[in-house]
Amino acid sequence: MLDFIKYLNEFSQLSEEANEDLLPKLRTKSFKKGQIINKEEQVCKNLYFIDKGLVKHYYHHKDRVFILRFFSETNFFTVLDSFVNQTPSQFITIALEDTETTAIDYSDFDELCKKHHSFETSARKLFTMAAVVNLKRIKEMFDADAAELYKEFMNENHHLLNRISLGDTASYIGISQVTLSRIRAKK
Amino acid sequence: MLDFIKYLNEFSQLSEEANEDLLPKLRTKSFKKGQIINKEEQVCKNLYFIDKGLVKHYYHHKDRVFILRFFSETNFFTVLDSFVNQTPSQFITIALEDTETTAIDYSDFDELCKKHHSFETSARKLFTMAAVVNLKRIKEMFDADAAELYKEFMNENHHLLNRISLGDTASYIGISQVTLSRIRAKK
DNA sequence: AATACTTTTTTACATAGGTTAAAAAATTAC
DNA sequence: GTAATTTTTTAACCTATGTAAAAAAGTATT
Repeated sequence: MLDFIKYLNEFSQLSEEANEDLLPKLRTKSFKKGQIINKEEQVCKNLYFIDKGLVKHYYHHKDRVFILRFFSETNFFTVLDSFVNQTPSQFITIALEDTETTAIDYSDFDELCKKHHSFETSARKLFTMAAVVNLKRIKEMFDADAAELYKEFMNENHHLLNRISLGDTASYIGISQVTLSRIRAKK
Repeated sequence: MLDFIKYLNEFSQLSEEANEDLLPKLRTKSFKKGQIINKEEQVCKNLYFIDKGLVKHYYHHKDRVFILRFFSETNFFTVLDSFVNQTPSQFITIALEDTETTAIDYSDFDELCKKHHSFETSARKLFTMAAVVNLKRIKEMFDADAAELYKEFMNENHHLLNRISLGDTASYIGISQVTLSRIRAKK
């Protein structure tokens, strides 16, 4: 709960009043390993901060699974389009480990944005960062072949390597697990 | 110039003072067909609104060209990460047609965000939309094969079809032009 | 330790899409 | 309207990666 506030203040310093208004809106939400945090077709009502644990954000398409992102400790996550537009999600969010989060409800988030300029600023920077991260992912998907993507994934997620299965890693890269096995065999 | 203001107000209504402060910061910038708007390694100093024309946002990698997006009339564009962090761009922006834009400088943009809560709100919504659009592109790239991507591209950009070459279309989809020709031949 | 379950690798085969080169078609310039 | 240039298509060949099924390795449970 305090970490949520700390990290939001790191995007841009919140005013004292904004911080005071924020705290009572926060709720602790815990999820068991394997538990679905947000289903397909369900509107994502919360912005989450992970205090502990790991989640994956994915969807099914033609019998295959694609993982958009993993989120772990000290990161915010939500189902972006579903949260900001309050529309049904195309994606599924599931806990890969027992996970503890600090969450804020959409209407509270929206209200704080309206009430406090400094909160709005942090929100802007938070979502801008999300846009930049997504752009980076598009570029990576374009210009790297599967072997490079795996290498990059390992570099950027070395702290998560023993927590994420090879099957999930393959789904993140966008290849079959067989292909990932072949890539690993070549080294 | 007035369209820039109109479209920014559509994200979220700006206060009267914000609108008044915004107008004198806007500059008209015109580019000839083929002219580079922002080079690689160059910091993108402006947020642009296209009054007329068409630009592509791309990069080179291993002798291939990848187009991240096309931008045309009544759309904002910038080199996202370069603009928001004022760091060198990895991408190139070039005019595909004679293009007229209304532009605002980063420092003016930043100042208006700080000064006017309502401007900050519009900025948040603008960048949030960019994040959602990028997420959608990631999903498309994952779950659609080249033929589907081409079909989707045509559906979503029918107004641009005769303005974008097949070579550029292929670079947007992430395939070679030869492959695109094959796809077209099959229909 | 033996059984069951899950994860990862291996093999065989099929297909999508890359590369290169050349031809054909369309567009632009003079 | 002919030549020059650019764009698009076609063909031949090759590689990466998909699918399916089986084997192997690893983990958990009693």
